[in-house]
Amino acid sequence: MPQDATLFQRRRPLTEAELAVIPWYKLLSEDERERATDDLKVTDANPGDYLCRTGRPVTYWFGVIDGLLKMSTDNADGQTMTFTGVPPGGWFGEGTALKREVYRYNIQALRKSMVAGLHVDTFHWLLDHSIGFNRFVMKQLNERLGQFIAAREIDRMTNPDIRVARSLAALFNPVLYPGLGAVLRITQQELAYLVGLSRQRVNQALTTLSAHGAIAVEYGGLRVMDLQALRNSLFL
DNA sequence: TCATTAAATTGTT
DNA sequence: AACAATTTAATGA
Repeated sequence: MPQDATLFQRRRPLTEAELAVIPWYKLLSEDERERATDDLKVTDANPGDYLCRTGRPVTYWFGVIDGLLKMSTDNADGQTMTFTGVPPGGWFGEGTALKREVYRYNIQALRKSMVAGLHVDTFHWLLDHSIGFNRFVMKQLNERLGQFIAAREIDRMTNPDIRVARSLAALFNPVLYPGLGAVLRITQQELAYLVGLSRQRVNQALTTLSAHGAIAVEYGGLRVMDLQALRNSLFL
């Protein structure tokens, strides 16, 4: 059972292709990149593995190279509330890393994933030295705020079709997850875990959405045809 | 490269 | 929750 940051004790240099998935990497100057590359570590996470848990001290800033993670929190009733999924290109934990606090949510792998970690110290060094990095983090924080507000709204939705649609729209957020194209590799089972519905109901919702041309369902994933329709529930 | 088989995913009840 | 149908991935000739 892998535990949190200990996952990153095994260090491996990232390949060109893996670095290309990191959205802030190209914003750095030469020496900044060198520093970041030296510190970047990657690890594989199996489905169900936790990358971090609520209450643990922050040691890394995380980013998804490949796979899919789930960001959630346990409320007082013991119910798990999922905020959002994190697809390739997504980075998280900057809020708590900034303040050097403890994690406020759980991050769990939904499927076999490759996750990169940047040590908090390097994270702060980049904040102190790189304008481009600052800009990225700022934009990221702002977008994340919007997401959390949206997540609360989604959670109050009673209509499952709308829940699925909004969750998909959130996954396709272009600012937070620039590494993502128009196709999303996610099984209906994974999506079900993400939105907190049964796979059957998700399947039904996807059928509805595709019937209205908002998405196209494919084997092992789906394609977003009309992001606006997903966001604004134009399929009702 | 092709055919066969196993595994994963989907659609439906 | 269970089932059959479909798609992909893996294997070996």
